[in-house]
Amino acid sequence: MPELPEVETVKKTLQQLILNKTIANITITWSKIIKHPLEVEQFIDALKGETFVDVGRRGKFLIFYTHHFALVSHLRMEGRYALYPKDEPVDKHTHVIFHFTDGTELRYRDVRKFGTMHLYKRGDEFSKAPLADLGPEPFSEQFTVEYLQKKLKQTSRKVKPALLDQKLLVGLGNIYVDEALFRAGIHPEKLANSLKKQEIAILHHEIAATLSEAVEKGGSTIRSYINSQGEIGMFQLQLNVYGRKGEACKKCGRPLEKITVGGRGTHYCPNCQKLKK
DNA sequence: AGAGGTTCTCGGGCGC
DNA sequence: TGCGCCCGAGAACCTC
Repeated sequence: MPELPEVETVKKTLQQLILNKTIANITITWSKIIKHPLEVEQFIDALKGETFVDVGRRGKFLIFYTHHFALVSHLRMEGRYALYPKDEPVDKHTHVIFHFTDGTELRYRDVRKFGTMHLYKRGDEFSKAPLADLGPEPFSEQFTVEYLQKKLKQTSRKVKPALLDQKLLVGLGNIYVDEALFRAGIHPEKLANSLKKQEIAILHHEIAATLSEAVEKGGSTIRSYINSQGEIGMFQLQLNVYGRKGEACKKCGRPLEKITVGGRGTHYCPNCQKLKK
């Protein structure tokens, strides 16, 4: 469920909740979430006695740091972290529990079980899957108009699937890519390599602007997203197209449409985002 | 009943 | 032909 703004918000709330807590033990009830090391026992043994000293983010991935390890976690569609007292009843969709020495627990809940965790020695995490080969952060110096232009020019895909590719750029998901394309006035099915430099410059700006405004609002809560302190996001109130099929376009007043692009539900304004012009 | 905020794997097609 | 890359489809799972 989360894209960059939601993951950034979860990161900030987790920092409030778990820093300086020491892991006494770990319970894992759905081992397929643990992708590395393959043996769940090794994962547990490595982290026993470790203390969380920082929480970071790379794209849509959370990174939990201890003194010796980096735990890379992806929430995929429905993953959530929250802190509980140990006597609180455990929900049936909770699959990983970090038991702390102070009597609290960090629980990972994931209805669809799509989420992943990779544990590496600190320093190794960026050269191994899943963090190796990721594209630039949207707020970084590497994400320039020239970079975006170069990458879009060298692919034959439609612009929306291209922008969802985390190797091109990290952070955009199905909500924010639709929003950014609307704000840039670009049809999601336009071929990436057909975009004009001027269009790409606007798109570049709107990607960064959309994501940073959403971070400020704590992300978007559409159906299930909450941060690790149980709070919902507020950016959904400012969405222009996502989830607004049939409603009036905020620019031109005509009804918004929903189509499928690259297998994903796609919201856009047929009047403001034309395929050819 | 089918879609849902994600990404990995697989197989076909294309170019060298 | 063979290899590698790129692309799209399907799969992973559960709820409503």
